[in-house]
Amino acid sequence: MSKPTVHDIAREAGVSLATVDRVLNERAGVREVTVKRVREAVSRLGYVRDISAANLARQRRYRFAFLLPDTPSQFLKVLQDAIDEAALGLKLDRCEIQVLRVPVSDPVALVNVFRRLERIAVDGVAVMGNETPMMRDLIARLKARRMAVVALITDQPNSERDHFIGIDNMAAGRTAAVLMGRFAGPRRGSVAVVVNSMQARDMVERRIGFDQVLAEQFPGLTALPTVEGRDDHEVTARVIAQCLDSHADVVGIYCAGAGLRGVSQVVAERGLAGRQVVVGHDLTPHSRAALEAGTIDAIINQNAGHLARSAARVLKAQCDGVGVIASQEKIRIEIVIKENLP
Amino acid sequence: MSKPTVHDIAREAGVSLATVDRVLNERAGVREVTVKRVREAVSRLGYVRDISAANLARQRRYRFAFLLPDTPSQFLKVLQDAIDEAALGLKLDRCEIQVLRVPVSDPVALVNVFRRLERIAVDGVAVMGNETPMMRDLIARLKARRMAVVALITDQPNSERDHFIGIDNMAAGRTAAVLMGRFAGPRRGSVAVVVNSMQARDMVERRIGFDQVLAEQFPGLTALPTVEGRDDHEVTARVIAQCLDSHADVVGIYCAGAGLRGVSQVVAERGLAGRQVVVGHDLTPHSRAALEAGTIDAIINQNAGHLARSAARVLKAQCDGVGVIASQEKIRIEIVIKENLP
DNA sequence: GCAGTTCTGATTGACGTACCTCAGAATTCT
DNA sequence: AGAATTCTGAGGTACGTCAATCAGAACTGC
Repeated sequence: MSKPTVHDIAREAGVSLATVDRVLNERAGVREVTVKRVREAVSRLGYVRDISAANLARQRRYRFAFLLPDTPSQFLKVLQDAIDEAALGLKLDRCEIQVLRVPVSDPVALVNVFRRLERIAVDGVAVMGNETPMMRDLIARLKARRMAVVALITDQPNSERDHFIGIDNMAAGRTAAVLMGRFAGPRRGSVAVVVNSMQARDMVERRIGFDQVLAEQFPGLTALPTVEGRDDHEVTARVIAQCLDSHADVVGIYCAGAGLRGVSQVVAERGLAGRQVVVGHDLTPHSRAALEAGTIDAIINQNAGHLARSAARVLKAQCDGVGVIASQEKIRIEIVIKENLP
Repeated sequence: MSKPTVHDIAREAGVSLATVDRVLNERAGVREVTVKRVREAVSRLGYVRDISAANLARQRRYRFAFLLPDTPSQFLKVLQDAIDEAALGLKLDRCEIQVLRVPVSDPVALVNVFRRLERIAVDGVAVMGNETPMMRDLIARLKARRMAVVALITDQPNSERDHFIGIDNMAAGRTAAVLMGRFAGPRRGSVAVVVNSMQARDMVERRIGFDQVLAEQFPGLTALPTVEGRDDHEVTARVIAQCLDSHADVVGIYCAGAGLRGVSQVVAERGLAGRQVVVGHDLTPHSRAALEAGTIDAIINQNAGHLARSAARVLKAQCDGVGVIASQEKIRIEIVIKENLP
């Protein structure tokens, strides 16, 4: 038996098409008992509304915006490209996606962005940025306008976001630590840890996970106090160089934030490739090259294409009021080494 | 400016709707010059057919079949579940997917399956099974009936399959070897290698990749001659036990095929967890448990959900005659350890 | 039992495309 | 030139849904 349509529902429930339509679209003007009759017919026949036909009829367009920090970063570039690519594919599904690079730490700019999103009447927004009161406020404003909101990469757990699209950073830190420990083998010594900033929740979580595993499983390794690379590969190179200078027993470097390029540069300059274990985050053209060159041993990655598509799918599902395939939307913590580079 | 429709094309080309329709659907009865005029209008206006509307109009149903071996294996179970789950989600896209477990090495059964596929008029088939003349023949028959065909997990490079959905097994073997070598650290000794059967291309490729890296990068490790587990965890347990008995210097076990459960069992029984490096393939409930218990160190996985969805997407794209997002369909060689278990 | 309100049915026209028919125009052949 | 053939236009119906209208039925309250 083929798929039931609204006509079948109408017949089954003994009401007219118009009434079925009113019930399905939750319009007013139907008695409770009638609503119930229709609902029962729906579940009895297993009716599911044909979303593409519905969208066709109502000329539905999904307008989504991705808010990314305007800081220059290779990973953000990779992500933006992935979003643009996903946008191309989703055009066929009536989704229009635009990426806005915004100064996420500037409250005035954020308010302006909100005004803009309001003006162009977007249906959903994916936001990426540190967890700040401003961000929380922005999300609240968006939700107040009934937009779907997902937090991308960095969660905003105390906000009203509908979903989080990203990895478990604690687990990512743990994974990094295991690679560090096992790759280091029986060597004893200290491990340098560089992050963007200890203000960022992601970084803190990664650090915690990293420390946990090092303490539990690799007593021969000691993590040094965190140094901050400030999202800049030159700064990162400087602080890592200093760190190596002041600690003779460093056997590994964990770069939990951006600036992996700086780390790789120092490792190359000092001829440490193969002698220091270097673990970092995020696959970019630079980090890929460093993996291939051997200045980096492993990268913890979250697939940019997956992030982009997943965010769009979840936003769409939220707009349609339907569920998602949880397993499909779960972002994996990818381990990338030279041999399994995509 | 909004999306152009067939009406716009008709106006732009100075022809009627019917003619545009004939050109777009490659029906006969249009002069070459007129075809060209329409084609030009299409590209000038940037028209793209609204596939969902088209499907609605033509009542298009995509019927796909997945042919999986009927051998009992946890991974196949995981895969089948993933396909069923994907099928659920794809119902909304007018895709009907059914999984057929078939004795892929039985020629008679294969012919019967072909007859059945022909009878139920499937539009596309994903086949999984060793590369054999029978399989090659089956694919040729399917293609002769103008069905879309993708090879799943195991490629059929000398057949007429349209695509291959799976990983590069040589690279997977290389990846396994790096994990083996680095996890083993400075230890020297031999590595046991167990596969399903050396008749299977996948297994041979993994083995080659594994040996390459061991030879290049880890001279302290020697791979032992391959033993065959015959897709059975009991057989695998037995042959691995024998292998360990006859070689005292085994420091690691690479299980390139199914039967990881047998390996894990032997490791557990002999109290070798943490002392032997065990690397295997395919994440299943058993291998997950073994990872968590520590009897296995790392798993090379190909994401079953991704395989299923990708195969379906590629089949659909093939039927629609459109392209796919290459990066989305590339199956990643996932490295799974206890810490990044999904 | 009557007005006023609240439901419901019947119907219609989109949306963008597919597919069909039939008549008439344009082209080719004789 | 006429006949035969090939091409094209006009128009219709359908797909499953949305959105709207309007008339009439079924309920309120008095």
